[in-house]
Amino acid sequence: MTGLRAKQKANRTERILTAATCLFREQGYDAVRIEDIAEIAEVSVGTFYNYFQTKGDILVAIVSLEVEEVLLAGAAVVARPPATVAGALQRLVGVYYDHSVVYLSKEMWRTAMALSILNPDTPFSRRYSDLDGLLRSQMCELIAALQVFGRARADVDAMALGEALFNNLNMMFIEYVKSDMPITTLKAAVARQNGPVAQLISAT
Amino acid sequence: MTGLRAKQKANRTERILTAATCLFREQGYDAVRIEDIAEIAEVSVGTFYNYFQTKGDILVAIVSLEVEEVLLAGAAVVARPPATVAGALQRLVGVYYDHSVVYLSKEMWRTAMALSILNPDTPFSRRYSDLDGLLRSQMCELIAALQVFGRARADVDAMALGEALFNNLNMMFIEYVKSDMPITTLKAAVARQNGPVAQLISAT
DNA sequence: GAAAAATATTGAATAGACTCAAAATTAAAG
DNA sequence: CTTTAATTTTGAGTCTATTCAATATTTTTC
Repeated sequence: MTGLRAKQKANRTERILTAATCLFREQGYDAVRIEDIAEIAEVSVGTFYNYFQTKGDILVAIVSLEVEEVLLAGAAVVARPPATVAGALQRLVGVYYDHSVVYLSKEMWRTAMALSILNPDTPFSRRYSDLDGLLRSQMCELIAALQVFGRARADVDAMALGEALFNNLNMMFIEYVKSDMPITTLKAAVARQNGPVAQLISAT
Repeated sequence: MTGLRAKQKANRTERILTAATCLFREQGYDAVRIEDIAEIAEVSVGTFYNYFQTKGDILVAIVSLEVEEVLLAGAAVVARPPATVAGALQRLVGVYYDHSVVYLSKEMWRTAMALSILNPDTPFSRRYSDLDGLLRSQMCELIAALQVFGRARADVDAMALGEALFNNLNMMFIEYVKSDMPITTLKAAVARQNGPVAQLISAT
């Protein structure tokens, strides 16, 4: 038997997460008070803090769930990459960006990113950083796949290049959530930045 | 005559900035209370808030002063770049990183970066972002200079590549301040990431 | 099944960033 | 030099994230 405690714990975690997700979407992160989340989740403020270390922690938890989706969508691209280097890069970048903005507002992204920088040692920040690492690896895999398919020169360090490409797209995403830039502009900017690299590593 | 008011204002700004800088260095950002800064600067809490919008604002102001130094140091490298592409990149990267860690702790950097993401519209966050833009331009200039000196292929978009390279080193700096990585590891990682690009764009 | 131990919940109390209406200071007008 | 207007300063008060000692619940022991 799972034990009553374990069941109740799972149930409460669920309720808190759901309440927070709704409230953050409706009112934005800052406008929501822990008291509000606790009330809707039908727990006390103290209990909230038994489940999440800080207010930021729960946001990072929500965002992490989202990043997991992005990771899955990315895997599909890596499995069947478009034929050209530039096309493949842009496809992966596009998938990342498109999935990232479906459920989460720019404010939520800003807050989550800021908090993962501010408190890197909180458990959910770690999870977020780990997911970022997986996305970075995915980009490396894409380069490696392009090499295997003979689309990209085999004499470049796929790892090193993948990391650099990912760091660029990630930094540009930060710029995007900081500004009122539309997503089309973001994609165009990254395409332009990737251009030289794509051209240089394309198989001759 | 400048007017008494203007003089007092400048004087108070100075006092607040000095007090905050000292306290942040001694005790770390979080441990310092506005009350403490106000007391040492010999103003009231209310006055502090007349000069800076938030606690974060004053940190970003301090960090911005630092970034200005970094920018100056970078200009020297761009003026006389090392002979190889890889060497020139690594020199600029090294200057950026070395200068960045002289006066500011990782905690201060984390806080400043987090706040500039969180509240991009606060005046000092804007200043910080602008300075970041100038650093980015500097990297583009370096690539362009290497092309002029015949060290780098002329047929690559220096702007696009410079932006990507800068975004990578900037993202890596974030990783660095988030972790307990030593600065040598940071430099080595960036050197490795820049490797493929440096090799590909080196003049044949 | 009762007592003891372990684990969780609770909400009142704390702390510190930030506000704002009254008081004080400086500048301008006469 | 007074009076009036424009700015600034001030610090007590507000708001909320977070803590923690008391209380309650679940599990384990016998």
